Amino acid sequence: MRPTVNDIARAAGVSLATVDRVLNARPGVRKVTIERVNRAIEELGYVRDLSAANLARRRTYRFVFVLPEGDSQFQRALRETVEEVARHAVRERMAVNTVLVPPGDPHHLARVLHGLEGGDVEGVAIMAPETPHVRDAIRHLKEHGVAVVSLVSDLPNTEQDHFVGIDNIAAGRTAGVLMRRFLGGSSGKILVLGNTMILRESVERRLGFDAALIECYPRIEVLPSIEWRDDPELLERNVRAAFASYDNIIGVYVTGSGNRLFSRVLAPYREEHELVYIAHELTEHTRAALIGGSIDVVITQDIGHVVRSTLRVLRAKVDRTEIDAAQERIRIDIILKENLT
Amino acid sequence: MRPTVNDIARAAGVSLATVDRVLNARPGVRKVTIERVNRAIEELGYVRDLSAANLARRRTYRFVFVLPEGDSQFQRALRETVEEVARHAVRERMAVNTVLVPPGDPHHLARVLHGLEGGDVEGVAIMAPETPHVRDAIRHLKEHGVAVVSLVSDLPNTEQDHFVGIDNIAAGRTAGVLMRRFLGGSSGKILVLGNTMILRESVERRLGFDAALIECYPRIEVLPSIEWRDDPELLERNVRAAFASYDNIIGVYVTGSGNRLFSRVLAPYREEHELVYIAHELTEHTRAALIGGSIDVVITQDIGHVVRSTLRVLRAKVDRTEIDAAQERIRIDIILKENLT
DNA sequence: AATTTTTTGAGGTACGCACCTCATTTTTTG
DNA sequence: CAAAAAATGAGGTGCGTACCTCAAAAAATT
Repeated sequence: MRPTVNDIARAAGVSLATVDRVLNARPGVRKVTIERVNRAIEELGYVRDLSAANLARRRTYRFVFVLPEGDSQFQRALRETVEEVARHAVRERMAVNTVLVPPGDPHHLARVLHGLEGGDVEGVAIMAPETPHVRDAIRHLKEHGVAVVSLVSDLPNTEQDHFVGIDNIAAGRTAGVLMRRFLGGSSGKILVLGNTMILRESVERRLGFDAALIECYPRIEVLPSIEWRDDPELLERNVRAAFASYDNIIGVYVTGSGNRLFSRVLAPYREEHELVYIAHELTEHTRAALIGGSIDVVITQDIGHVVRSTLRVLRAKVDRTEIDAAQERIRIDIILKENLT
Repeated sequence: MRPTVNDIARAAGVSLATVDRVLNARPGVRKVTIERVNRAIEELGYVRDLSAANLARRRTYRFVFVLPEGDSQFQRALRETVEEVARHAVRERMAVNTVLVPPGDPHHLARVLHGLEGGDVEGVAIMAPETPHVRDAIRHLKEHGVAVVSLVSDLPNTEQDHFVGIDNIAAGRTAGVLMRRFLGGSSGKILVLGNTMILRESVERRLGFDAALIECYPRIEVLPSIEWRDDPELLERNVRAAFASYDNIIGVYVTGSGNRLFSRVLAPYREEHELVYIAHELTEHTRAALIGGSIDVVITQDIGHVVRSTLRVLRAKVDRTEIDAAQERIRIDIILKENLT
């Protein structure tokens, strides 16, 4: 049987009330007494029964996800997963809400984050690019005792508690190696497509990708990234220009969102060029494209895992308990048609 | 606020005692009353607070892992992971024990399984090959209300509640496709190594592997499996024979355990032959070999995930709650040096 | 030493639920 | 219709913890 507060009280030779004061850091206990109690806790190996404690506290963890309201399939799927997981999370005393913010508006985002403090929100999960405003807002939240976790997109220079997601340089490197191996011995150019290189993920992936392929230069040459910034026509023009300039394009690497569009724009060229197509993020579209054979590899992260992990980490932070690193490590998943389940 | 038993008592116009009788399936309630209570439960969307219930019940889930005592690195790691997860599980009212059984002794295993019934064990997790004795033992356990889950190695023709692990045919197919792509356009033979083809995993992986490579025949030819049945010398003889018979061996596929040994035996040949080496199960050895470059790809399953998932499933079974399919699906992980974290 | 301040103890109530007893009401049966 | 049987209600106790109050004891101050 696990020891209870009563056992501690007896072992430490103090009353229940004192143990309670120590456990919950209430004032009015001498240092020596605190130490005596802590020694008893140590010796008996007492761990607070969190479910009983939460019951007594009538506690509900209040968490907020701040997510971009973009309509890429990945962002959609992320929002849906959060909703889904939130429904289950109710059973574990968690109230999870989502706030959507327009992408590319740091001021708006910062205002939203500021607004979260002062309510009863105990933890915030953010997916957004890092800007000075965001950094300040996060510091503000932390100062007011709110746990802050970033997901998918890291915020390394902030005071966040944790990042839930993959190492995007390694992900890009993985893509690069697979590109190299899937190309066999062919030589030619590789097209890199991305919505915008402002997002740190895209930059990091590109970095890793290049690093993995530099050793094959000049047999394989990675072309400068083509961005489209939500402008389909710009994309089309640039892709057409690329195929006009080089007749030996043998691979395509898409660093971020936009696979639906890219697939469409690339379609006419694929009839003449055999391409190895590597993309990121497993979504409805990329899944279908894997099955159909138009995408060869998808590098992804399990989004359900990301969301569940985020909640576990937030809870651990407010409870000040340990997090299980092995469980919370998000893997870089390599998905082929064959291991798609 | 979530509704409580009191709320449904009030809503159904019955007393707390009656609600309790209905909730816990105690006798002495008329059908009409039961329905009335259930309607109230439905309408208010009541869900039992499991942590409060478990607190009141002074419940501890008692689970047993029945694992092979073999000393392959995978089996070792599995046992260690179970120990590790078990330590954390105590906080969630779970008492997890491990029973080791000698591999290849179905009678012993069946005896152990029979012995588990009658105690207070509520769930059993088994990793073992399927035999008639095991089937009977599992039926016996199920009949006595013990939840049974298999992990890693499926027991499809038994009355088990669930299987936690990967689809090994798909895993083999994945290995096959990667072999094909990593080989580029080369032609030659592929060595398949496995300790024993008695284990269903090995057979299934081989099946999938062949299916993925049959289309390349005869450019690529997959040789008959070399088994070693715990006899290193047999292995060495056979490998030597294979390299003597064929001078164009270009790939190695190891379907199961034994990578440490295989690496050693293959070493002398690798100096002359460039080999694509694909293995299963990420262990200390395969990890090091990936980094060192002697293994190119490891197809694996996250063993921590497997064990945690097993516990969640067992708990869900005894609680008769839903399991989250997305969370419990074990992925076929493709590990390269680059996405090794 | 007397007084003030701090520390400690004793005890209660609540959280949401399980499980128990006994009295009372309702239904069924002869 | 009475007696027996079944169903229901009322109420209590405990699980391990939080949080509160008030009195008593101990320590620090004058």
